[in-house]
Amino acid sequence: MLDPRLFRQNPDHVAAQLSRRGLAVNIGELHDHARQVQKLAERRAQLQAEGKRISRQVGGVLRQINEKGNKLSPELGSAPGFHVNITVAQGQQREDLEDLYQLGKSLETKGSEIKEEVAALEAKERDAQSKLRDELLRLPNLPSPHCPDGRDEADNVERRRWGDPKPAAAGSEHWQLARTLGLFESERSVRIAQSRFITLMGWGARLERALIQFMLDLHTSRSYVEVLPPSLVNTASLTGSGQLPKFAEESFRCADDDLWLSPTAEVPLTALHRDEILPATDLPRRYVAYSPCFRREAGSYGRDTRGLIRLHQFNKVELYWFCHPDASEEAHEQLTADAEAVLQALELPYRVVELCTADLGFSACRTYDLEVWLAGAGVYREISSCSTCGDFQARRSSIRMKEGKRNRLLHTLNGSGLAIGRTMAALLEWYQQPDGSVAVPQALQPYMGCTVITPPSDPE
RNA sequence: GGAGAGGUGGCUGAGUGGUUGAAAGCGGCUCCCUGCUAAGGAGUUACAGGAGGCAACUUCUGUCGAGGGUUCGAAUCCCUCCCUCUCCGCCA
Repeated sequence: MLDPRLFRQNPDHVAAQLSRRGLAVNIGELHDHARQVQKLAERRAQLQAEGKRISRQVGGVLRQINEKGNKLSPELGSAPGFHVNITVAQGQQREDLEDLYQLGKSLETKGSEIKEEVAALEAKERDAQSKLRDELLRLPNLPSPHCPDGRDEADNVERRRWGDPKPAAAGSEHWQLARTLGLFESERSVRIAQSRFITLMGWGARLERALIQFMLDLHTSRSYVEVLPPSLVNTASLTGSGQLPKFAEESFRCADDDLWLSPTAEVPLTALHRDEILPATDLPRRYVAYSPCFRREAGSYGRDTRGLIRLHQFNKVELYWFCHPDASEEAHEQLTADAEAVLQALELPYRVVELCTADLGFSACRTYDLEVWLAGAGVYREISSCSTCGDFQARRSSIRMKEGKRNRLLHTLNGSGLAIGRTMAALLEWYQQPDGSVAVPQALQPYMGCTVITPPSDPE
C-alpha cells in the first residue's frame, strides 16, 4: 500500500510514478479522500477531548455534593448520582447544593450531546477511512528510481549472463526426456486432479526432493533461517503481501473457510511478522522456505501445456528478507546473488534480466528475473524473480522496526531460490546425453545417490 | 468436539464505576555515595497512532486479549468472539 500522506502532500509525484507503470489514476479524487479522512480524524479527536474534560467535571461536582451532603446528613453522603435529598439543607447551603445539582445535570446533558456527535463523526470517519483503504489497496507499488522505464516486457534489460548457453546435442525437451526416463505421469495426473497437475514418479520424485533439500541446505549454510509455513493462508495474509484484493481470481479459495491455497511462500512469510515491531538490531531477518505453490493460471490457456513449466501446483524454495529501509538496495543485490548461487552450484547457464516499469509485479518497486537456459528448447526461461518491495508490503501488513525511540516501516524483499520444477526441466535438458540418460550434476549427487539417471530397465 | 481455569505495563502481580494509564515488587535508565560493599541512596521508566516543528520537543487521541453495548464517565457492569493452560473425546 502507498502512504496516504503522499496523496495529501505530494499527489503529483504519485501520479507521475504510477504513470511510469503505464497507469493513469484519478489522483485528485484520492487526494481529496485522503484529506477528508485526515480532517474527520482531527475533529473527532478534538470532540473526544472535550467529552473527556466534561466527564471529569461531572465527577468533581458529584464529589462536592457528596461532601456537602455528608456534612448535613451523613446517611445521604454516599448516595449515588445527583439524587441527594437537598431538602435537608437550608438557606445558603440549600442554594449551593441546588446550584451544584443543576451544574452537574447540565454537564451530563452536554456530555450526551458530545457523545452523539462523536458517534456520528466516527461513523463518517470509519466509512471514509475504509473507502480510502480500499482504493489504496488496489494501487500497485511505485517503481524504484533505478527501475528502467518501459512499455512492455520487450523493454526489460539484460544485466548479465553466467555460463555458456548452447543447444543440447540430443536436443530433447524436458517433457520428452521425462517420458523416456519415466519421471512423471501426465495423463494419470488429470485423472487424479485435472490438467496442469503433475505426479512425479521414481527418479523424478527423487530429483524433486533432492533439489528441494539441496537448495535448503545451500541457503541455510549461508545463514538463512529455514521455515516451513502453512500452505493455507487467510485473507489478511494475502492482502498483506499484495495478492488481494486485486488478484482474487489467481488463487484457489477454500469454500467453507476464510482460507486460500498459498500461491507462494512470500505470502506466509510476509504474514509471519504481521503487526510486529522488530528491533532494528535484529535486521536483516533472512528466511528460506520450501512450500508447494498453488496458482489458477487464469488466462494462460494453451501456454506451456507440456511438462513442468506451468502447473497449478508446483514446489518452490523462497528467499525472504525483512530489512532496514536504508539497506534494502544492497539487500536486493545480495538476495539475487543468493538465488544465482543455486544455478551456479548446479552449473546451469542463466542470465539476469531487470524488469522495466511496465513488467514490474504489483508489490515490487524493482525486480531482477533469473532466466535459466533451457538447452532442449533453446531459450532462456524465468526461474526466479527477485524483488524489493520497499515498505509496500510492510505498510499493508504493518511490520515496523524500532530504531532508538522511533518506529519505521521496514522493507521486504523476496526471490525464488528457486522454482523446483523449472530447475528440474533446465537440468534435464542441460545434462541430457546422447543415449537418453541424464547426468546428475556433482552438487546433487549426494542427494540423488547416483551420478546418472537412466531409463527404468523394465519400462511400462 | 465436551468440561473447567485464565488473559492487566519488559516480567511478577494489585485493582469491581469518577483526575487509574493503572498500586507494589522485579528489571531498565540517570545521578549520588564508595569503609553499611558479593552493597547503599535519590530520581526516573508503559505502548501505539495523528497533528505541528529542522530538531530537542509540544499537543491530541487510543490502548488493561479483540470487537460491540450500558453510562456524562468502564481495567471494573453486560453481550459476542479469540487465544492460552488442564482434563476428557477424536486423530496423523
